[in-house]
Amino acid sequence: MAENQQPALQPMRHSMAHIFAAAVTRMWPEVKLGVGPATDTGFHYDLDLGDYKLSNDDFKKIEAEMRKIVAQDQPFEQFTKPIDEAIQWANDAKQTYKLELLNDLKRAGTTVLKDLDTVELGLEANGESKVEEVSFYKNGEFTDLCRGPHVESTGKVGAFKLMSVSGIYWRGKESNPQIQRVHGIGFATLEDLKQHLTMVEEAKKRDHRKLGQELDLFVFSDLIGAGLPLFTPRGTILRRKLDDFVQEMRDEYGYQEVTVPHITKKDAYIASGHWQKFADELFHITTREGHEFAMKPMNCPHHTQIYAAKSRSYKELPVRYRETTTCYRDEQSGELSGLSRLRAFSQDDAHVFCRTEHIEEEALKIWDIIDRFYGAFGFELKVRFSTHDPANMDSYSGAPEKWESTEQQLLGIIKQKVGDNYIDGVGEAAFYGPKIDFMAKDAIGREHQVATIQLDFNQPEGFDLTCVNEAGERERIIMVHAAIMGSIDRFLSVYIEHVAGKFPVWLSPEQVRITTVNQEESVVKFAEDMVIRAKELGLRVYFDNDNESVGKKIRSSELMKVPYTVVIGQNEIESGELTPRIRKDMEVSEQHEARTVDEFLKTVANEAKSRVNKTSL
RNA sequence: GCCACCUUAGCUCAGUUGGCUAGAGCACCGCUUUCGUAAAGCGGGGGUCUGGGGUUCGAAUCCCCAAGGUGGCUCCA
Repeated sequence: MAENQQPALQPMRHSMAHIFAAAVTRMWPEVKLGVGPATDTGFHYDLDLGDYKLSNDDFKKIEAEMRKIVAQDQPFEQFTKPIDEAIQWANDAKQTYKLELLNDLKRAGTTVLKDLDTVELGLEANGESKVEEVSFYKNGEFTDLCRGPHVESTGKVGAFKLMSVSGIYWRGKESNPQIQRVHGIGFATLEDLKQHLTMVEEAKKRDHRKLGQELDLFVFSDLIGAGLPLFTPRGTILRRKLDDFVQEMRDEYGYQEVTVPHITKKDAYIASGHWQKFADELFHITTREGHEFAMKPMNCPHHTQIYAAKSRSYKELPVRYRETTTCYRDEQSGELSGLSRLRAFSQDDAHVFCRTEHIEEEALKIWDIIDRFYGAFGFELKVRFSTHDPANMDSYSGAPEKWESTEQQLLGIIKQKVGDNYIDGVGEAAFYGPKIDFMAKDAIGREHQVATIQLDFNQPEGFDLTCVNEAGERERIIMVHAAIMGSIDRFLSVYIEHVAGKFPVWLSPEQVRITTVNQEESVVKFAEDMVIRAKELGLRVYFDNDNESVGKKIRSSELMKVPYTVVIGQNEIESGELTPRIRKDMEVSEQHEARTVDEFLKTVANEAKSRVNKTSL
């Protein structure tokens, strides 16, 4: 996005945060301030106003006060204080949150280990050396603990707007008090700010939740429950077509489809390590005989048991299983969001059981599928190397040395594919192993995590997975987990927004709509014959013989974003030719000039066979 | 789960400070019309105002609880 290309915006946005805090301090002198960093689109500030809850009505008043400070053009002056004086300052000012930060800063400065808290707060600049002095910035009557940099004076900030307020835990810890965070957007010019708001509007228009309803793809029901999507016939076609695409490619690479039940004994998750870590997020089932089961939250344990059902020779490795199947996780209600985060979601999951020597080739094969899949949709992919955090080994299973070696192996694959063009994701690993995560950048510049390739040396231990090697000994194997879409549901949410609901012909739930000009017998007969012919050719066709005006029927077809709409009347019957109406975003090929019914349908049927995205995004 | 806000017909929304049988457009159904590329005309059905409890002479409107949603926080195998 444009705003990321302008590092000069960061000091400006950070200055806006100070101006915001100064304004709030004028209006509520008792406010206790937290931190106020620049963000990708502006800034936010965390603050504690006791029982008073800010609302959107307060924003106008705060913005007015901010504008006064801007008009006063107060210079931003930096100065330093010895750490103990700074602590005294925070104490005197009753700024308890700042005080906490300063104490941590002092403490972190005296310890050799990086203190996680200060890392989070971005105060680690001189992490190793003892902190003796801290930096402050002052504008007008307002002083804030701050590393800077800032613009010269309050008059030098661009356009800003307060957007929303939300409750947060101080420093993101649930054990900490809950305070308020005000989000603002900020840009160099008013035009940039307006452009950003336009972008936000565009994103709203593309919102998959809105389009899902308008295009009749999926629904939710209060009766069924939150986070449990119900896919309509149209939505189900989309899911089927996307999944077929992935699975056909997998078959090319030697994957075999398997099928497993959706509930499982608790024991499987104890062996996998999931029970210890995710017991609260499982849907638990107790049988009438008192046995504990859970809805499956993932598929690895099941697939391991298919592998482990017999002894395996090294010669049959790699064994590759694939399965598109629904998983169930008891997500917190506040985390649910459209198809992006669900309690029941379908993974296009796969597991490769292999020896270490196979890993590279297997990972590269998966990477090929990912490239082909995302390439077909015009997504730009970014790669993230998701590794363990050595400072937080409690979150992971297995020995640190094993982590190091598997990560090196993954890194080699990444380097081979993209060189240094990847993002470091320290702490982003799964608890059982490191991952290569793929982020897709959509048509309006947003990034979404989608595909994943994961190395797992822990579950083979937990499930005692082996093969018989050349020496006739049982040898521990390794697992590779891979999902191309990640979850079909989440991919759909990303994809719907990517194309704004304008699906290419091969994916469109309805490919051709045939409408009649009137209900005369000859017209209806001609149109019905065309519908039959279209179905013979495997096209998804809808016949609109409603007693409505042509204009209205065209409109209805356009609103449903149907790629081809044809109107049948006396003209078509007499000439035997038709002029299809082609959805505006699609590339108009000369093949769709006026032609016979059969030629038209064959052209579309042919087009529907190729998995290319011919729409202009 | 936590904080803030929201929930009126299938959809999108009106509904003044609590006060007559709760409205509109679209959609749906019926009739008329038989129509040429983004909305033909007329008529009709449809809502215990998300659910439950309370305050009040009186509640869509105020209070409490629950469910669902939106934006954040936290979490994400």
